[in-house]
Amino acid sequence: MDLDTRLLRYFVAVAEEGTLTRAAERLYVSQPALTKQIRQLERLLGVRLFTRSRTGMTPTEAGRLLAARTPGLLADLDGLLREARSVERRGARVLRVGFLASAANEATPHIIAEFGRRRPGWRVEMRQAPWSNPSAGLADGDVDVALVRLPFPGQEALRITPLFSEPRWIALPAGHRLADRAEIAFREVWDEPFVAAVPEAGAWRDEWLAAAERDGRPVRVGAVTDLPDDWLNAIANGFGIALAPASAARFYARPGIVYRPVSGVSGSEVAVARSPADDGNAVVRDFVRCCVRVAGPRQDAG
Amino acid sequence: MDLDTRLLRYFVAVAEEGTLTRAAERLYVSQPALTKQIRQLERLLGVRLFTRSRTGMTPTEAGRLLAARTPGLLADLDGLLREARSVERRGARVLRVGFLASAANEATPHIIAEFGRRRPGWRVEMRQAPWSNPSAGLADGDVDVALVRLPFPGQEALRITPLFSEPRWIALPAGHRLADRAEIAFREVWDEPFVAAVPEAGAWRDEWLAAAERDGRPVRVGAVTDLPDDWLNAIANGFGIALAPASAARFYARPGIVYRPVSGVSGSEVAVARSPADDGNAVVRDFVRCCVRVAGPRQDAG
DNA sequence: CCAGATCCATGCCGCCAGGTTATAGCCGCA
DNA sequence: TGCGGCTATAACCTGGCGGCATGGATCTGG
Repeated sequence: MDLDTRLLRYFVAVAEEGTLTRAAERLYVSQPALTKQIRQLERLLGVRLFTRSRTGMTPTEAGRLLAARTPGLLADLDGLLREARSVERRGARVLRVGFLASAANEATPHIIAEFGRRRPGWRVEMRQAPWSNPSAGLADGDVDVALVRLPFPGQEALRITPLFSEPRWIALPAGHRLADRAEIAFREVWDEPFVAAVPEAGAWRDEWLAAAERDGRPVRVGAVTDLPDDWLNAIANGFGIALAPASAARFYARPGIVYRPVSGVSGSEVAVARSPADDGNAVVRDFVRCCVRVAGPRQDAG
Repeated sequence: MDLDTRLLRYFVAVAEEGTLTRAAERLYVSQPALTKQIRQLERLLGVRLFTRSRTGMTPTEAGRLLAARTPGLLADLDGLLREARSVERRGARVLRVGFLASAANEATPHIIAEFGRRRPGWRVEMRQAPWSNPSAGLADGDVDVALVRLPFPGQEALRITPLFSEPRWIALPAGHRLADRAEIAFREVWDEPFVAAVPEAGAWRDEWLAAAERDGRPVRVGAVTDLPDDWLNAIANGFGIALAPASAARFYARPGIVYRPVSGVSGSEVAVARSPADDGNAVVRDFVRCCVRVAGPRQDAG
């Protein structure tokens, strides 16, 4: 008798949400799909897991037992797979580094070089992540260490070492009414449509909409993008404007887009992150040390 | 990222067998299917689990880690599901009883009645099992307790309480050359084709072929069946003869088949079995006690 | 009493993943 | 040089999952 972990995840979601419809949207599947899957799980186990009613799904006794213990089991499985990945990488002397957009800017190659000196024989594998994954794959165990922008959801569960901060500028389409201004006050664009990250990015998305720095004003979202190129296209095509690290003017310069300094909005914090599970991992520690040494305390990367 | 436990079972099998082809036949799938699944697992994890060679598949370091820890995890999952099933049944006051063919013969209804007196409000659910499952579903957690015939594979892992034993007779098609004999010596039919259980039944199958009581002579198998009706049909149609409990003459009498006493072969042992996981389960214990009281030490059920 | 909202269940359809068989490639061995 | 172990690849079939649209039941408010 076989079982897909998807079924278990579905089940847990339904048990937690209490209704199929809410669980379905949380899982990004349709409600009928969930209906069928939960029924199938019940059929597979030969156990009634929920009692249905118009008010939702309430777990039976067996359902509660399962709901209580399944998450731990899934976590065990996840940990095991993660460990297997880590073993393989250590064996191959590969360190996977996740990053978002321009990572640590001009410092990035120096960090890699420094790490190469400290750990000869090791290879660094850089993996760019979409904004839907603002931990750059660290939370999923896809990478060993990540160059990220703070804050992002889930960072409490990780070890964060801040590196430097840089001002934020604003990216505009070339023909924009403010495109010729030397500097823009953030409040001038409060009512402009913004190009935003996907909702999953949570606090990270809000940070780049500066949602907390608009004096309570609501945000207008003109487009939602998940990757630098989509983001650039959306701006160039006039769907909206966006905050960007000052360094974007160098790393993401392209025709049809201009970057302008903006006042009245906080800077962006760059950090290196690693998993607590790697606390004992000397290679990861070395990489973090290299980051601090090269891009550390001085604010040389503005 | 989702994962089917089937993938893990496949993986474990390959790791244990050392070659795809052997693992494939143990898993009853084709070798290409396994090839694809293992590759898929590797793709899913992003980890190389085996190094291929013409001599077989040898696990990598990551593969060894996974192979060592996966069985435990699968067992945990299995235990959890089993527990959920058990909770549901206890809540519904249902005791599932698995059995093979005629179970404890004439004693069966008395056992059920006695249990009904001892546990009013409880309902007994009888589930007949095929011979491919000689623990009658107990090993799979499908039932709480089982009326079985000894020996069967996997019985060491269960709690067995012997009840009684009965002689074995032989079942023949009506037109058989020995059909009119009052009693048959087992050695007279050593060379006859026998109707056997499926190979998975292991020791149980051998027991009913009396493989160990043929003085080393090989067994001729004329047909393989998995259920009483198939078995009866196979005999009636002349594919072979078979040993049967003496009680079969009463429970499985039908035109075209005759049962005759046989000498020179051991009797059949009936027992009630339960899982060690239910050691603390008073209801199961009660059922076992009822079995012993009704069908216990005296050999009244021959 | 009816309209609307909010649940879950059902029917239909397209698609992919997993299975099968047949075959190719690779090597060691008699 | 052909045979017998392996694993890999190709072509095909099917069952199940997911999506959409809709049905049916039950509260809620005007």
